[in-house]
Amino acid sequence: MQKILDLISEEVQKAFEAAGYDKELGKVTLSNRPDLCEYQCNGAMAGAKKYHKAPIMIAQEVADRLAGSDVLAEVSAAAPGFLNMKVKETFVRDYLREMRESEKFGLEVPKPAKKIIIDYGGPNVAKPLHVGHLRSAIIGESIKRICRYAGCDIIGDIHLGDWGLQMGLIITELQKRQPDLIYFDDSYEGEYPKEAPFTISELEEIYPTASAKSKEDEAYKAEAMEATYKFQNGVRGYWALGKHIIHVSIPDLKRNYENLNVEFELWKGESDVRDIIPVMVEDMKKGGYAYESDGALVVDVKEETDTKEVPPCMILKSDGASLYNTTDLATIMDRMEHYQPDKLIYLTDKRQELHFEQVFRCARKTGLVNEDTEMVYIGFGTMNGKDGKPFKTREGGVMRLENLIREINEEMLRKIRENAETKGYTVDEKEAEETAKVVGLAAIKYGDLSNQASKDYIFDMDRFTSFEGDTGPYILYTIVRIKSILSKFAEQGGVLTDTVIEAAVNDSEKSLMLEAAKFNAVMEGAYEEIAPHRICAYIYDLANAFNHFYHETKILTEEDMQKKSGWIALLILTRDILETCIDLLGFSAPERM
RNA sequence: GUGUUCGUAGCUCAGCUGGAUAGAGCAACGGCCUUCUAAGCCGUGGGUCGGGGGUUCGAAUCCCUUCGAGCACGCCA
Repeated sequence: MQKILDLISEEVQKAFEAAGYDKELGKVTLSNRPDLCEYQCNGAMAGAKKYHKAPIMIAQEVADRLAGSDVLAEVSAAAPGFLNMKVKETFVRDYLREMRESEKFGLEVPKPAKKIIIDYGGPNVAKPLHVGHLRSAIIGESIKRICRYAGCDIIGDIHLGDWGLQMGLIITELQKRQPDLIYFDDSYEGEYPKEAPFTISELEEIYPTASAKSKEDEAYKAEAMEATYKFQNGVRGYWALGKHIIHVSIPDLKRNYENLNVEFELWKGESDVRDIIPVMVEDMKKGGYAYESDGALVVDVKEETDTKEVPPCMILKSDGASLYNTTDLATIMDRMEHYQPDKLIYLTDKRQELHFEQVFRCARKTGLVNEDTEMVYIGFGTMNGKDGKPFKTREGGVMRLENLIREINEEMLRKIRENAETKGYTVDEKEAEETAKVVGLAAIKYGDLSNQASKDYIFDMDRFTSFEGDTGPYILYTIVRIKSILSKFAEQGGVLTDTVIEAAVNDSEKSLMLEAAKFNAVMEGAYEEIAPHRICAYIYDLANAFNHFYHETKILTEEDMQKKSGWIALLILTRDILETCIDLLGFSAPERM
């Protein structure tokens, strides 16, 4: 389905052409003076030079040609050469009717990428999720859903951090505590137990203990590094323990991500590419790409057009160990081999931008990817506290994600109870708790996604839980209002599916319709720019438009059945769009709140 | 030092490929609930778009310069 702006533009372009001007001048945009008109065209001013004519004259000629249009109702030329116009109510009505019948409300993305792998999440095993993992999860999940909605075959890979020093630290600490474990017996050749010798809560205690010790004790740290080396190089007992750590961590991570409504298709980790690292390194040497520099193995990734210094991409450290470049590159190799993606999307903290620039160039240069494989890096900003510095707990520590969510949920629950009390109705405690979770998640996610991903933003607990104004709860509240009317309409004996959208009878209704009509354009933009915040801005506008309309229009008591049916149909469309959008953002609306 | 991102109302942020009077929310102040959920709606006040040049009929937007802030710059990830 064509975008509404394109349809209007076509109409105006025809008029430009008929008046003897370049049709390209007829591009129509949303009005930035809603008091004057709904849409505007600035082409007359751009054409003034070319045709040596006053812009207002051109505008007037075009306006004259648009009289009697099926699309435009009011067209006028305004100084110095603006073309101001409003669209016909019947045109909007027909557009929305078609939208309601169309799949995805008429969204047709020209060229969705065929196969995409998006890499987000990136938690470390054996460490609890903290607020630093929040943005990656929220933004990544939304991007994935947007791409999928646009028609892409996209899968998300959590890309676990299960390769670094933390593995060695845990193994070392474990050895101190339980030296008799068979994993540490070099002569043992049998099968290792299926059950891990620790639980997740023990792990969560072991890691920080080990980490703290390693900072104070050099010898301890050396042991941990030695253990890391053994793990990475597949010494049987160490590898088996490492796998236990991973397998014990995954269910816990899954539970946490589930609470965020975040789901990964792939649960691969850095350790999964262990076997292909040597192969890859060998290829890079043979291909003449990798060479030794200060003892390390590197690949040059400078390019002629660079205005900055791009340091070489290090493949192996001088001690022969691999590092994050290595696992990231090997992961690309693995993904290309097993999934043949057309596009790879990486989402991390923006401080890693240079790293990924190097990795992408290296992958391209050494032929790990095809020439037309797209590699996209999206860096997001830091989540700061009220003071503008990275978010901390009141005590100054790193806040666990679970605690953050719990705090928000408790605050929401308190508000729900309070609200019920002032309005004098009773709330079912179970339902209230469920609602608090749903609303709390919306508050967190909308608060994050409504900012541009690349920018730092301030996570202000008080502001996020106040849910007034431009917030997730406001969006949910709007949806709940609509749902409430629709269910009352059904109680009155109305049949939702029998309703038909009618031409607007007042301004607020028309505004709402025009807002709804933007859906496919907004969604296309959000996909092309990989920008969830565009969806947030849109649903905020749409919710506002609805609330204006709601206030001016008594729907359920309307006697004119055709009008009423038209309004109900518009409400259904509005609700469906809003719910589709919040689903793309990764949250949902309750039935009541 | 090099590179990079950014600087818009008291605070938090929008501002599409340059266009008319730079927009929201919060905070402040004033209205609106016997009527579909007031987590709402309506209104008032508040900005040299960091500073200075330039391109243009026209600049928050493009270019240059300057000041300020964050971040990154081969053996951590």
